[in-house]
Amino acid sequence: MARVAGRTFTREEVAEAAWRVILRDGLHKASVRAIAKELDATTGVVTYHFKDKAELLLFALDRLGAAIIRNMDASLQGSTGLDRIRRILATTLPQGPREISGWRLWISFVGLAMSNKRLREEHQRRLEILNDRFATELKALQATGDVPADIDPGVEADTLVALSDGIGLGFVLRPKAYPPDKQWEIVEGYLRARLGAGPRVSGRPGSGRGR
Amino acid sequence: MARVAGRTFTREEVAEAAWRVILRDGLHKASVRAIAKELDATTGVVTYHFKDKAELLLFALDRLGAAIIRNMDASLQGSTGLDRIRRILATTLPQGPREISGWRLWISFVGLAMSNKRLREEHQRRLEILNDRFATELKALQATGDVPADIDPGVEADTLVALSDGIGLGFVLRPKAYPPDKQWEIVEGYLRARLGAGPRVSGRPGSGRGR
DNA sequence: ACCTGAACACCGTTCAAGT
DNA sequence: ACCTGAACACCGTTCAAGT
Repeated sequence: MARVAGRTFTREEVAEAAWRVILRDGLHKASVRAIAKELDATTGVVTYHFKDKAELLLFALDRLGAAIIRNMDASLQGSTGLDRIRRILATTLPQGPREISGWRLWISFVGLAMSNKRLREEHQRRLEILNDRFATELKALQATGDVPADIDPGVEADTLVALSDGIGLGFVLRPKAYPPDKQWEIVEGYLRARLGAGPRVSGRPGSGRGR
Repeated sequence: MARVAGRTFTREEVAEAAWRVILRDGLHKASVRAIAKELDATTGVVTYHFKDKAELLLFALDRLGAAIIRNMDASLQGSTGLDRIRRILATTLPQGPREISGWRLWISFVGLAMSNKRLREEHQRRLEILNDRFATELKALQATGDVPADIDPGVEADTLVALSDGIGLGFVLRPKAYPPDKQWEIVEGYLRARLGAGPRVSGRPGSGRGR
């Protein structure tokens, strides 16, 4: 049978189709056939671009992670002091539709990562990058005296990562229990108690970036 | 063909076989056939006891949740004051082999829960129970003046749940980043800063229970 | 280069048949 | 009551064949 539509697809388009199927029907319904159908093509599109399904999923997760890091770094532009930590949290926490979709996808993959080394390494990479960002900011804040000198930036960064991951996981499972304002209440409570952070200076972080 | 072994199986045995396969090979390898093979039986054993695979997984997750709650409540025996919160955390955090296996199983299921309502409800139930326990303890501590009166027990309980879930998730993905002593450092740092908790009175909680 | 469409071993589900 | 073993539609993978 001749190819009618004639159009070709990129790896990115295949990965994005996979995202859509996963978000709509769940990871276990995201078969190669279903992803191909989402693209209005046959399975050959997928098998041509990826050597197997594992590689497709890895690529899809990698793209997701890269997008998250990009958003995070972009949100830091023009921000200073403790607000930088709030900005990082604003892109990490499940606040807007984009972050929520990101969390749903991330959590969809995490079970598979338990038995897939490369998928797990991709998850680790995101956690390490997030941890690095927090630790870097905390050290800078200690240098300027905005954060107590006796706290351990490493432990504190691990705490912030755990807290945001716990909120992300909690939101995905129980959205009602972690509405956006309660997410901030939890995070601000921590920053205040642990880092001696004062009130926010200019509303919710990220509000100027068109979320 | 006549049945040779002749033995029968309970739903619990099937669920435990599923746990073993999931922990060993991952959830996506835990086929009905693989679980039956783990029991040295045919798929009929599984299909007789469960109407479909979803029900088997739900039962397996339900048993896991019940075991976690049992361990938690048992660890509270003979404990008072802020140590009760530490005891709850001790059974929640991935400290011993049992808790680690529990976390691995729990996280294996969480991706599936995204697209399975009943599985998600089971996850929600565990989170709600954990939240209730924390909130109850915090209110009691406020009544005795051991915890500041101006904190919100609900928000604080949600924070503790998020923190322990974040550590559990972080451990499963990056065990090296969350060794047992760092888990305690994070948690104690929080209790101290936020709840004004003093040092622990008698070593690591749960140490007298034979972990 | 990029894709079609079929073949193959596997999966979950269903169910008649055994004991 | 409890299980066997086969049938069926589906899955991921592979690959010859098309353009």
